[in-house]
Amino acid sequence: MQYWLFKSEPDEYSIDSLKAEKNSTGRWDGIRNYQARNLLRDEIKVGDGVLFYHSSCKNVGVAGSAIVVSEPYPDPLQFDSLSKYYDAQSSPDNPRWFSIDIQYNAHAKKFLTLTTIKATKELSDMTLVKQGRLSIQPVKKHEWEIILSACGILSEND
DNA sequence: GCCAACGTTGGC
DNA sequence: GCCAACGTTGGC
Repeated sequence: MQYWLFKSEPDEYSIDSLKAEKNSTGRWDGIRNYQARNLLRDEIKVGDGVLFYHSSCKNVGVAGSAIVVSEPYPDPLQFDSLSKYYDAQSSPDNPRWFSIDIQYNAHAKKFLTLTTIKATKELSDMTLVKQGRLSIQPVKKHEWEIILSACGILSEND
């Protein structure tokens, strides 16, 4: 089992949005960055753990956790000419962008802010701290455990 | 709204 | 394949 951190702007899609979906399961789409795409397409597996991170808002940090419940599949938005994620250079035969489905697991009982993450020595190696911009990032096991514990989330999905 | 740190594009 | 110009992300 591997661990990941997914960033989303809560105004667009939040941990509450995910929980409110049918079966609390939603599609993670709109990824338009090759580094993130490669992780999504090639590395992420069903059953992997996901930290749901809220970015570009008043309160930035880890808002909850989720679990990967599908294999990667072509992001349907890339073929939708009305979507802002439309990509005319992509085709169903040779899709450029991918999505996966994740299922809600828990809200952080205690919201873990970026400030706290940055102040935690054991988390100083995280991509989040070193390279702010990547929207899908790998998380090491010990980082996952520290963060879940700081959030007050029990590892119910182990 | 600012700006640093990336990423992408396109001329050569 | 280099690199300048431009675009985007995301914290503050």
